Amino acid sequence: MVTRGEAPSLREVATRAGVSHQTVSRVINGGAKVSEATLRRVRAAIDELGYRPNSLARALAHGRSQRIGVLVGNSDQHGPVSTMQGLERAARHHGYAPTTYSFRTPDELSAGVDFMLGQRVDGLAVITPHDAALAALDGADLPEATLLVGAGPRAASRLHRPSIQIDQSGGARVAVEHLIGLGHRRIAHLAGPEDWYDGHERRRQWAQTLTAAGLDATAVIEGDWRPDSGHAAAGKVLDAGVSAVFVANDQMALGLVHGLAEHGRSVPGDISIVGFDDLPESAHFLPPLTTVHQDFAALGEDAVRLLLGEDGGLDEGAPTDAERLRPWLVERESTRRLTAAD
Amino acid sequence: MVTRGEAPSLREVATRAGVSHQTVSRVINGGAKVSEATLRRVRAAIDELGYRPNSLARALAHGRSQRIGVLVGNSDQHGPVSTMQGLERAARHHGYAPTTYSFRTPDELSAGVDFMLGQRVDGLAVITPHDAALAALDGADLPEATLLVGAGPRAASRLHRPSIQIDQSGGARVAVEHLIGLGHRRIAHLAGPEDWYDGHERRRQWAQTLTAAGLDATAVIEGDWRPDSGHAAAGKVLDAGVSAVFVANDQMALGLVHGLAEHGRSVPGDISIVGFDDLPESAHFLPPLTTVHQDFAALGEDAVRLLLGEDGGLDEGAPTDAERLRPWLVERESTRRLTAAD
DNA sequence: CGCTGCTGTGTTACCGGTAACATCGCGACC
DNA sequence: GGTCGCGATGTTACCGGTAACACAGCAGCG
Repeated sequence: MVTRGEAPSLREVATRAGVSHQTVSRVINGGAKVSEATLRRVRAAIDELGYRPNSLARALAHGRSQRIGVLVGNSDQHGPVSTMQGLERAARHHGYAPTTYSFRTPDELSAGVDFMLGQRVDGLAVITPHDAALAALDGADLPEATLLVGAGPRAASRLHRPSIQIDQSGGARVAVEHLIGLGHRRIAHLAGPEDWYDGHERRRQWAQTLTAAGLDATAVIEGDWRPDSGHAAAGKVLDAGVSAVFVANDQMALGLVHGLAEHGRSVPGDISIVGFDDLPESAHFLPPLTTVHQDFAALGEDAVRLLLGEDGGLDEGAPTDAERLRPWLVERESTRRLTAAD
Repeated sequence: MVTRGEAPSLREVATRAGVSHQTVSRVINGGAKVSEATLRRVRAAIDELGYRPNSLARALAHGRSQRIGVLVGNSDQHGPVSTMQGLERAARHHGYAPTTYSFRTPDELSAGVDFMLGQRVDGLAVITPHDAALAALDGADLPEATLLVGAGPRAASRLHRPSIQIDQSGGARVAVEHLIGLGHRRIAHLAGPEDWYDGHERRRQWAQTLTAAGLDATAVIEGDWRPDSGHAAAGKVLDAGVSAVFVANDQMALGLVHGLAEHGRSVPGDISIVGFDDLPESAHFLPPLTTVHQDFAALGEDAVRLLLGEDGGLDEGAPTDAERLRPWLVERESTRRLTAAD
C-alpha cells in the first residue's frame, strides 16, 4: 500500500485485477452495477497498489474541475482572512476544493483572475471591499459563476455579478445607537478609508444614525484600518471635543486608546469607544473593547451556497439569509453611561 | 477577446490560424522555432478567441502540475497564517501555484494529505508545530517532496522529511536575557502547550537560560496560546512571586496584562513582561509590548526554496540560512529595569 | 547536381481519467 | 426452445494539452 515514485494509474489497477479500466472507474465512482466478486478484486488491487484517482485527469475528462477559486485581498486583515477560511471550509464541505490566491494590488488581482481562468475553476469568489482593487475587474472577463464577497451592491451591479456581505450599516447602527443610548451626544467617527465598501458604509450609517437622532455628524477622522492610524488620530479626537468615538475597526480602536492614554485620557472615563470586528484579542484590551461582532464563518457558508447553488450552478435568485449575516454588539468595558455630573 | 461560455481550446486556435495545434503549442510556450509570420497569425487568433491554456491539461500531459500543496494547521493563529502567506507568495514567485488546505484536527490533516496526493502536487508543505497533528502523518505515504514547516527536527527525522523553522530557542534566549539584563532574578514562564514544537522550545530555552545564569527555573504556567489562558494565569503568576514573566506569545501576554490589571497590578510597574510574535497590534497594547519578532515572510521564502530546490527538486543538502531565520527582540514598554529600591 | 543538414511545420501517440455505446451471458416468458 | 431484456463488462473515442518523430523545403557543400 505504500508506494514511492510514480503513482499507479487506473489501467494498472485494471490489469492487476484482470478487468477493464472502465470497470475500475465504476468501482471508484460507485453507483454503477458491478458484481460483488469483481468489486472485491478491484478493491484489493486498489489497496495493493495504493491507487489514488488523479483529480486533474478527472477534471479534464468531465469538464468540471470541482474546484473554486478564491481571490482574497489584504489578507493581513482579520475580516478577509476569516471570510476566506469560512469559505474554504464551506467549499470543502460541499465537495469543492478551493484554490486561494491572495493579492495586494489591483494588478495582482487581475493576474489572479487570469490564473483562475487557466485553472478552469468552476466558480470564483473575490473577497475584497476595496473599490480600487475591484476596478481592476472592470475590463476582465470574469467567469460566469463569480461572486463578490464583501464588495457591496454597487460594485456588484457594475460587474454584473452577485455579491454578498455582512450588513455593515446594521452593525454601525447598533454601535452608534448604543452610544446614544448611554447618553452621548457628541460622537465622532474614526473611519476606514472611504474607498472601501465597509469603511464607506459604516461611516454613512454613523452619520445617518446621528442625524436621525438630531445630533451633529461632522466629526470624522479617516484612518487606514491599521493601529498606527488610530494612534495618530488621538489628537484630532481630543480636538473634536467629543465624549465618544465609533471606530471603524478594533485595530484602530486599540491604537486610539493607546494614543489617548499618552494624552492622559482614559477610556471609558474620559471617552467612550466602540470598535468593529471583535478580534480574538479585543476582549482583553485595556479596557476590554465594546465592539461589533461579525460572523465570518456564516458569511463563507452563505457565499459557497450562493456560488454553487443547491444544484451546483450559480443561482442568482437565491436571497441571502439576511438575519444570519447581521452583526451584533458585544458590550464590554470601553463605554460608559454619561451621568448628570458629566 | 471577451468570451462567454466554453473556453476555446488549442485546436480551435490552430484551425483559426490555419496551422497545426502543435504550432500553437510552440507559440504559447515560446522558445521553439516559429517563423515571424506564423507567430503573428497565431497570436492574433489567440487574442481574437481569448484563448487561455488549460493548466489542468498541461499538468496532465507533462506530468508535473506546477503546483505545491500547503497544509496549514490552526489557521486562527498569527504564526501559521503569516507563514502560509509568505509561502504562498514565494511559491507563486517561483512559478508554482499553491493549493492550501487548512486543518484543525489530525484527521483533517490526513484527509488533506490524501487530497493533495489526488491533486498530484509537485511538492507539499505542512505547516504546523503541533505534535498531535504531526502524529497523523506517521502512517501516511507522504510525497517524496514534503517539507515540514515549523515542526522541529524531531518530527522531521521521524517522518524522514526535512524541516525548516525559525530559531525558537534563539528567540527565547534573547527574551530571557533581556529580562536578566534588566536585573530580574525571579522570572516565570507562561508557556505554550508542551506538545507544540515552539511551545516546547521556548520553554526549554527559558529554563536553560535561567539555569545558565544561576537562576531558578521552576515557575512555569502552561497556557493554550489564547488570550483567555493568559488572563486566567494572572493569579498563578502573582502566587509565583516573580518580578518578570516571559510569555510564549503575544496573545497570552495581552490576557495576562489584563488579568494582572484586575488584580491591581501594573505592567511594567509591578511586573515586567516579554511576549513572542510581535503581532501588528502589539505596539499599541497598554503598555506597548516588548516582544520577539519573527520574520515569517523570510521563512516562507526559504521554505519554497528548500522545497523546490534551485533546480526544481527537493534538495536535502541545502542548508537553511540560519542568520535570516533568527528572530529578534523588539523593545517597547512592558519591561523595566529593577532598581535598588525594588 | 545530388547529398547533407537545418528550419519550420505537421502527425501521431500519450497523459489518466470519463462517456457512450457494444457485447456477452443468462434467466424469463410465450 | 427461441427471443427478449437486463445486468455485467469491454471497447472506443474524447477531454486539452505535450512529446517524439516525420517530413518538406531550402541553403551549403563537394
